[in-house]
Amino acid sequence: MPELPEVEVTRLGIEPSVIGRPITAVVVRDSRLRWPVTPAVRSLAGKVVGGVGRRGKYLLVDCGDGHLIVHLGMSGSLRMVPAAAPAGRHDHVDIVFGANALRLRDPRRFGAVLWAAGDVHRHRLLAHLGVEPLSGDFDGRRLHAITRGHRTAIKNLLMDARRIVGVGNIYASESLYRAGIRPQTPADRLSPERCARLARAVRGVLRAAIRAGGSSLRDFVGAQGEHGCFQQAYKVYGRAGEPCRVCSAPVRRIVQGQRSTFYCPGCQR
DNA sequence: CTCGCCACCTGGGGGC
DNA sequence: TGCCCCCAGGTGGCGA
Repeated sequence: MPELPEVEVTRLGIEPSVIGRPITAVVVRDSRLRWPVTPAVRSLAGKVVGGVGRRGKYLLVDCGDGHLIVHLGMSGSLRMVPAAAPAGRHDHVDIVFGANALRLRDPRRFGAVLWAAGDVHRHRLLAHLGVEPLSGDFDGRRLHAITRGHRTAIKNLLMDARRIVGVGNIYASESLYRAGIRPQTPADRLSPERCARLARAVRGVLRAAIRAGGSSLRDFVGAQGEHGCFQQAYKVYGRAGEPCRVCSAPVRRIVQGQRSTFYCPGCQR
């Protein structure tokens, strides 16, 4: 999926076109997402959207008396399209606003569309989530506290949503490169200074990716169908064997927690 | 608690 | 063309 920047770019893209507008219909072509799309989602017509929020990689469409929770999984995109535009094979759900519709396309069907009545932050999928890396609550001191007592590799901890949300496989590698830290380093061995550098790196990488409009990963497209250009800016992700742009050492690929990790053996210690 | 691993699903690319 | 294998953005849930 889309990691935090892609979700945020989607949020920024769709909010202006749905805020204050009534949902006129919900079309579910295939309810077999990560969890079945329930009847409650199908009966949202008439509710007015108050705004679109985000918690980690979850989009939260405020419908007044509840929220539509949308997750893009690994391959999802949410775009505003003409409601009459023919739906493709993987266009599973439309939230219709008159002549236009928010269309969820998700080839792998790891995404989700759920209805949450009441306090959305108490929802079982959100209640356990960790700190927002772009919020004022996240800095070196906080990261240092989070890492204490965890001997797991720092890369795995960065991707653990119970501690820090939004940092996925790509930006975890990129952040560690920017901070000059080896991904295998046990989390609780990082000094306060290195935690400060890493926290700055995480925020910087996520911000840069949002500014660039998200990454152009395979089928990721933003809310208006545009492709982001951050992929060109990858320093290590997907560059195994290619020279580091700074020191020319070949970028290495290793596997951590069954996911690929990329790092520069020269720049990261 | 923490940790490592699995599963869910489809499609694209490379090698033969 | 076809087949087979590997790889891919996430994350809840399981057992150790």
